[in-house]
Amino acid sequence: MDKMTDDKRDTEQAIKEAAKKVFLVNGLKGARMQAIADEAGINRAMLHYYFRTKDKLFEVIFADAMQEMNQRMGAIATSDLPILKKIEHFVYGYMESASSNPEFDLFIINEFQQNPDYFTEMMKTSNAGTAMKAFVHEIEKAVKKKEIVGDPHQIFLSMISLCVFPFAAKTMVRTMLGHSEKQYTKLLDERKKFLVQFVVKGISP
Amino acid sequence: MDKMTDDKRDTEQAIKEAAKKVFLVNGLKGARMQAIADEAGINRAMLHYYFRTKDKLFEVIFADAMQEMNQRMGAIATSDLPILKKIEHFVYGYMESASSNPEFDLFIINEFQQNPDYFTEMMKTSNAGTAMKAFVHEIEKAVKKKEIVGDPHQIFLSMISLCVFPFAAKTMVRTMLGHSEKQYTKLLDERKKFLVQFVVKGISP
DNA sequence: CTTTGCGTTAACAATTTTGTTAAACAATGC
DNA sequence: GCATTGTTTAACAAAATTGTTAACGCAAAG
Repeated sequence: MDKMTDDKRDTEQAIKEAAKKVFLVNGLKGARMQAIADEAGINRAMLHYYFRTKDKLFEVIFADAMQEMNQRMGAIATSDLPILKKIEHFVYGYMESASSNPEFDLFIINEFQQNPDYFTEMMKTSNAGTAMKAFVHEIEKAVKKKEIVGDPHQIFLSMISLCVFPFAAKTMVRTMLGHSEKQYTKLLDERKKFLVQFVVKGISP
Repeated sequence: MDKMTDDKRDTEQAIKEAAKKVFLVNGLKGARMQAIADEAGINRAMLHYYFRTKDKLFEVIFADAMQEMNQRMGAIATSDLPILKKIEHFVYGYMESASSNPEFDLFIINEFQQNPDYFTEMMKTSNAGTAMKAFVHEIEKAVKKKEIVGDPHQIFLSMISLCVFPFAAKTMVRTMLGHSEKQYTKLLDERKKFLVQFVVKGISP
């Protein structure tokens, strides 16, 4: 009886998209089922029909989000470029990916904070975890070869900070600088180029 | 009739401290009045007796938090040092202040996100706002004098990112690096020195 | 045209969380 | 001691939020 299969896919998809929107902005606790239903343009009961409970729905969305994080961090792993090119590749890759989904970064930070165990596990199994460790190892090798200078962990943390923070704290920074949405988008776009120069100079011997 | 004035001060203070703890970790929506009462070791009704509603209680805590932010950012404003010394002064000042209250950074970012209007106003009136603008202006002057290079806003944003992110995303970064609480504290302590070198090199002509 | 089954809806129930109240309590002034 | 006043408590009420159910609708199969 694949009668309303298309309809089903549609609403299920609509719910997922709506839930993603609402969860990303409000987190698990802050999100309201009614808000998700409104966003999807359906009845609240449908959310339960398709996903049983709020927690279950969240898990599905969250798994998708982890998927996305894996891909972003996967940008690190690529190929056998020299260290400075790898850094450039990561900065551009991350910033562009983050631009298309700016709410994501703060969401991840918050959920990390509230449920650390989940991530500890993920770091071991996912390719994001291995890619990151490999990247830190690359930095360590480059430092030993005196191609760059500084504590590898500090360098890594600095890169993450410089890339992630402008998205995670977007509203705060925008307010601090007195920028409009457009101005800030421009700032973020120009930032890729700035960051590569800034970081490369900062770790050069 | 200042009969139980001392007792009153005590419980009122106990409530404020408990509320600060709970709100900083969970935010306005995430916090539960019961959790605050438990933390303070008192009945839930007392919270209402002293502060009427959850929102009112939050406002009090939040105003205190703003006060603290003002002080932190005030570290920028000091004196007429040369720009590189000013940067050093800010990095050390901010990092040390943040170390004593690590939950604060993420809390502010989140509340900013949810209630931007409140902050837009604060930026205009508070001394944190003026101190920050003065600092950006200092950077602009230094760039014009060719003492340092780079877009002033990018430089400022980078400094904030490098200082704030390691506290805001503490749990995430710790998990990523596979560090214990102790190891991470050490990393943060050593970071001041690293950051000054890193930033100064990154913006030197 | 009736039956069947899934999707949908609205009304309802349960749970969680916040807010209120009346009574008990404790200390102070008389 | 006893009245008064501010504090505390427990029980209750109200509101907000999540979860369930029974009935309806509609499209396909027989």
